[in-house]
Amino acid sequence: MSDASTPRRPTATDVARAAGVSRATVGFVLNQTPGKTISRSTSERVRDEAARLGYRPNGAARTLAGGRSRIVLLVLPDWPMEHTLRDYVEEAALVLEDAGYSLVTHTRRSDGRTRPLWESLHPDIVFGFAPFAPDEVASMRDCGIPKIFPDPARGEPFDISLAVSAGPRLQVQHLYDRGCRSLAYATWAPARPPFLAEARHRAAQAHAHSLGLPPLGLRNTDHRDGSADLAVREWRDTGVTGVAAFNDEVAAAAVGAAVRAGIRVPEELAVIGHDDTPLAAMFVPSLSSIHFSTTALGRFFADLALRELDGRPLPRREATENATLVRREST
Amino acid sequence: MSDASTPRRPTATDVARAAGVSRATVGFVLNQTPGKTISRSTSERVRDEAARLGYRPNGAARTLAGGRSRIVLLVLPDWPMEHTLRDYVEEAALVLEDAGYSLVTHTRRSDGRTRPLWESLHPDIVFGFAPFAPDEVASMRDCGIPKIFPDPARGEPFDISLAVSAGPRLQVQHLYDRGCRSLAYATWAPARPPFLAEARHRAAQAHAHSLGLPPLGLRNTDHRDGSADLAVREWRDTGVTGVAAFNDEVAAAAVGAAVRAGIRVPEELAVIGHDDTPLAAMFVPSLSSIHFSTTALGRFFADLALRELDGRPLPRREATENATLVRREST
DNA sequence: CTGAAAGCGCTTACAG
DNA sequence: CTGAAAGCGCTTACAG
Repeated sequence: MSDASTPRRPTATDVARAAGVSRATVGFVLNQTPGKTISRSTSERVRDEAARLGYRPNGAARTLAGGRSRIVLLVLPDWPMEHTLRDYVEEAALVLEDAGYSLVTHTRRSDGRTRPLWESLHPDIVFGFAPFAPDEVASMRDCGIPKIFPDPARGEPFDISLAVSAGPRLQVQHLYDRGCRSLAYATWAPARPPFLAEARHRAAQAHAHSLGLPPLGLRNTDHRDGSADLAVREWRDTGVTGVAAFNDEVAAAAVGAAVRAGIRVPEELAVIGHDDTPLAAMFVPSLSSIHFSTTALGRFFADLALRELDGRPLPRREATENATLVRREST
Repeated sequence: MSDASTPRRPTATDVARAAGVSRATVGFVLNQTPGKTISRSTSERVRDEAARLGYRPNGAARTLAGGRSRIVLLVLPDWPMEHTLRDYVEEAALVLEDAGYSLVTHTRRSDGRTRPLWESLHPDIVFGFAPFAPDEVASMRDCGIPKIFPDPARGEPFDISLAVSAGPRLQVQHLYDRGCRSLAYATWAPARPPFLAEARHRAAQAHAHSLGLPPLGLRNTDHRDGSADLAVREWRDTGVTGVAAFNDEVAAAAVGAAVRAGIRVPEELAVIGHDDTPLAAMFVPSLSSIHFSTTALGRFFADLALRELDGRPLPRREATENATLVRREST
């Protein structure tokens, strides 16, 4: 009945007819359904015909029939970690792909006026780096999203600092090694979701403690609202000589403010950033930073998502010690 | 048969039963199907029951039955324009949402090893800022993607510089106004997709020409490979006094190299960036830049996608003159 | 070891 | 003006 001139995309029925088997058998072969032992010759015939016809399963039909979409929706908060984020995501997507899932990313803004993507995409899991807001959780429940990570139902949420502690530890150790004994931690404006910043600060704090140093005071260091200028003056007046920054932008703001205030970097104030973004190498003076193996982190997060999907237990601790120090002019 | 304890998501059948109408009528009311005149009281009853039950149509079923997914897949290249990009996307998503579409973004890397998202998502259109590579087009065709933008089949591709000419024009005008008569254009490393850079360069070129200035030489200005250092020396030796940069990162690289080479900014070399990113305000000296109204551009792109989807003609020229000059220390 | 059949939740001609 | 029915392309018990 269909127009012969329309190059209709082949369906499983077409493959079945070409291979001389039933439609169901095609599904069993191509999905490697466990518990089905299809003869080798049949399998090969099906696979060959599928390849020859360029068969691709229809995602909507699979989702409808199977009750799952094989989509992992990764919600990215509005954070300043662009450069590294892409590498995480690419690596995570690879791991998930091997497991038969597609990774879709979704940048959700705090002031967002758009509807969340989980309303239309029906992902099997919504995965976030930070806990979701109560109204977001409610919306996901209404949409019938089967899994949420971090799971709001779980008493003790997964501690993301397990995955991010290596960098802050190196920052503190490096400042310590070059002789700084009074340290501070510089972070971004409080308007941004503070989840990752808190985790990194905690990790820095813990390492400082283990070195016998006093606690690191936390300061917002922004070049736009004058807080960076205030911070450097306070550090000078209170004898702080080393600053670990949440990321390279924060470090740049701190160094910029110090230079303008006549404070010599690194002689009077050493500052180290995090993420080793292009900005770090470009800034004058160039910024020491922490280079992160993004592939390891990407794999870590993908593994987390797959464990949730399969109902397997989450890891208690993480050995992603793939951070390395990049020393430049600012320390 | 289903477990009563499972809070099953309501379907159109549930709504139909609750409202005392047929399943089809529910669809007609909720989709406002043209050509169907449902009585007002019936419509209201259906809508009320749908709201009461918290009904949400199943996307997979709609896609399967309707033959379209109502998904717009926006392919973002691996470009350094993060800060502004998010605002574009948010605004475009809003416009598309009003038209019943969901916007999904997909960052496709040149060296990407992951499978493209259009294989699993079945979008109604794949929308890119730059033309797609031949193998990408072939892959989309195989997947049965009905629309591609920019359309590879169309003889003359849509000229994206229609949308981006205002910024470069302002850059050149500003340098001209402060007395620079020998200008150059600084761009990013050639490894990056040069599409947007070319469009901006063309626009700058055109405006310089209209001012009676000689053509702007194009230089890659990267802080990593030494090209920035080479460029500033060449500019000094050839009497270039004003540089329009592709974006703020490029401008930062140029200014950084100039400072290191002992060239005074802006007295000997004025540099203006583009996008007005945080980096521009933070850099020492702070960078003049172009602030772009991202909402206008987002709406422009959404309109483009909707025209393609509906088969309506594309606009021939664009009046998105929403760029403004932000003057700082570097000019 | 393999296949016939029901069903997922919609849309859309078609018939009244 | 409204509804009964077929069908989209899969998955998955179930029966042989």
